[in-house]
Amino acid sequence: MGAVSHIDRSSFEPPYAQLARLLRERIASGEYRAGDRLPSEAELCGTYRVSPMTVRRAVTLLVQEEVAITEQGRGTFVKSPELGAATFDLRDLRRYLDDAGTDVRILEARIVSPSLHVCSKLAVEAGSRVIAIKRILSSDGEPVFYHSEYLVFDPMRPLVEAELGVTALQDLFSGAGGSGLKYGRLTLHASAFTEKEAAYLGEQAGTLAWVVEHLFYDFDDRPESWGRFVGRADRLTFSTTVGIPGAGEA
Amino acid sequence: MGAVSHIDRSSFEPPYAQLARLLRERIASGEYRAGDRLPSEAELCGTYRVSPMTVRRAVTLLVQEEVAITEQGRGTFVKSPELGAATFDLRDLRRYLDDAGTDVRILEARIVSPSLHVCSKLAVEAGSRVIAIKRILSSDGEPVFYHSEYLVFDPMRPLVEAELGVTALQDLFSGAGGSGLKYGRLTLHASAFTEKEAAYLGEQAGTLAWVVEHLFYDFDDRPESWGRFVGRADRLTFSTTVGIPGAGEA
DNA sequence: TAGTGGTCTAGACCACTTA
DNA sequence: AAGTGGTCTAGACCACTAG
Repeated sequence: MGAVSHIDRSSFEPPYAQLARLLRERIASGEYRAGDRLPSEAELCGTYRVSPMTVRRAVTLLVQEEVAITEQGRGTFVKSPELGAATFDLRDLRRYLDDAGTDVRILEARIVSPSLHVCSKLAVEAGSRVIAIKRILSSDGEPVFYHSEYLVFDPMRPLVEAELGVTALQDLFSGAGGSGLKYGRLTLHASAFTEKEAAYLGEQAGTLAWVVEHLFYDFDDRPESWGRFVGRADRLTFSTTVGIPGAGEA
Repeated sequence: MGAVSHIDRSSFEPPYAQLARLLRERIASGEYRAGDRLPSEAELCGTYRVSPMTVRRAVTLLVQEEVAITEQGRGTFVKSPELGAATFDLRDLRRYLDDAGTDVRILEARIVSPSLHVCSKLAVEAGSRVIAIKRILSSDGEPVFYHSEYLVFDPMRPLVEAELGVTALQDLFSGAGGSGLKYGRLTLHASAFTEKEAAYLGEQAGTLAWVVEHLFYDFDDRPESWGRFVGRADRLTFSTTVGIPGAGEA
């Protein structure tokens, strides 16, 4: 014990990041346990010879990572990793799109009269017209996901070829697509393939599946597009970590 | 058009938060669309009469919310809402625990010889002993989740009554439980009830289910506990929003 | 009252992008 | 060269907590 690591002013890693990492390491080593108070910001300023703003920034990082929690007037305390803090993202779904071996086959892309269900999702009249796009996403030749999407028909913005390939799906993920969109709501639930979906994917109806549903709105809060990804449950597992980021890796 | 809103110095809402909100509103109104450049930080300083650090803090907030993105040397740009940015949390699962009508029944809590599967998860010898706890979580009298957990047996830390009730599960979620834990890994996947699980929950085997699996490690990177929640899929839907936080809410 | 985090000021220098 | 964000300084005042 004794000598603390110092901030390396010539490093490419900025001081605030170095300090955050050093504190993370001291927590990961068990020097500070859950509930322990970390040194005060003033102390850290003195110990590591940095300004208050720099210390504050490092501490803020730890708080955002849910590694620590600050309490005004009391101090900064170490948190224990908690299940409730976990968040899952769609990176595993996205991975299929970025994969070189992935291709997208359009099953259907045309203007249709929407079903009552689609009408209610898109908040359009029963007699109106919407664009229906249905795709099969294959990875190395094997069908993996079925994607079905309905767009409010806008005669001013014709359906172009570019909106139908892999890129259109990638844009859905990376946002490059719709500059007319304000926000989206997503749901994830477990389900089973319908007859139709199963047939498209070469599976059996009733096979376990998950469904990612997405509904995007325009700047007038009107639904603009509604769609869903359906895929075999065993092809997609969501994973995440709680506690110190990067702890226990390799 | 014309007059910008000003920062209210006497408000309870601090200037950086007010500025972030004002910018969010200007984006939500469509004044700035996806891809547009926001005013430079220097401009914002002048417009709203605040210091660079305050502007910076507001912009950082928008970046963290994935509403904007900063590019050094170029400016700050509005992002469109993207599917790939979505994250799902366990608040819907957690809700059951915080609910007043929830109770936990212990089916089993004893020291057992672990199965090979549990041995591999906890990285213990086949002949060793682990603590097995199995619970049924009921909401308003109706069984909802089955929870099965295995803890590495430590003779120094006897199993106490307090670890077996609702509180133990709440602690698992809120972290109050293990100050000896460094990090945890979680997975979420769709599955179906086994015969045993189905029997406990009064369901049929094969019914669609969610499984949340959790594996926690101690400060020596040794697995400390492994467990899983299993619940009917239609009782748990994950939802989230992308784009401007709070947009489109009631 | 002393110590803590929460916020803010009014600059500075740097790295990067664009023209 | 001019403009942008990225980082940092060395303070300040405030609100809150605890002894």
